[in-house]
Amino acid sequence: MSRALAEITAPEFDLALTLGCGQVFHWRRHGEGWLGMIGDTPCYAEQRGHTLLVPRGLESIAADYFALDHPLQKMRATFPDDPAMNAADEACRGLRLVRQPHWECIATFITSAQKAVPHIAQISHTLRTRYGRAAEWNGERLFAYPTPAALAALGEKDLRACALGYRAKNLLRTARMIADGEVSLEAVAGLGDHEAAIELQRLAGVGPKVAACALLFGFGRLAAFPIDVWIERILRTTYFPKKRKVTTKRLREFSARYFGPFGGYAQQYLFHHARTTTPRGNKSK
DNA sequence: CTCCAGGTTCCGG
DNA sequence: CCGGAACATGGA
Repeated sequence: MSRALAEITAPEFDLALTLGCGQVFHWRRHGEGWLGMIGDTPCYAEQRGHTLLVPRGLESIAADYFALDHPLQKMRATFPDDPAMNAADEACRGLRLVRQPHWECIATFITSAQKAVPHIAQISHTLRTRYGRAAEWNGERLFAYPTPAALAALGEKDLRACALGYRAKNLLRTARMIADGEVSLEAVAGLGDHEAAIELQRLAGVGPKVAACALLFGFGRLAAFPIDVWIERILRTTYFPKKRKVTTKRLREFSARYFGPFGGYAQQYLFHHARTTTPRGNKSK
């Protein structure tokens, strides 16, 4: 029999949606639930209606990770009232933005550049199993995301062998910058949104989009609005129909204003809805 | 074979 | 500030 599980109350929550929407990449299905790591702690999670089952002792850690304290109802009420947003909102009930550890969040998104979600998951898995600390839950082997020091000690060739492609150099350089204390993620956590974004972009392979993902998924900045190819397509076709020459700068300014204080949530809902309703990037002009 | 994927960086206008 | 090109890899 498995170790004892404890129940947490989890209203307005969809575990499968939350773990499968492309914000975090290492959880895998296991039995009736999911198996993954919360930082260095192995965790099993299973949803039964409005309750969440997690290993006894991990109740508060899991509740925090899955952001069960986010007032989803109130946050959704701040979304703009337009057809595209409403459709996405309807399709993403219970999707919560989890609180990822700073380092693994920024690192995985550095490796996400120009990669499909399944590829990102594959890269994450390879890095974890080769260079991460091993852990175990009920006989199941799990691996933490490799530390900055662990990656900093490698060569670019080692990372390229993990199918990172040209992203290998960026991840390695960034791991070394963090390991050497050239950039402090703890310090970033104390900065305002804009200053934090600027600071993160000092890291190799971190531009506006990856910085926004890290701020949103790792630093709890729920207004951060990552603009990737999917979102850009939605913005252009839905909010700037048949307009030529809409610069990315213009899109950023519009998004920051239009989607409000929880724009990051709106963004993730739009992203997931688009990705699950248009199997392959059709430009549906 | 071609196209595209949760981009960033560098380089000329 | 803006538009292009290069950069790896794998699935459709």
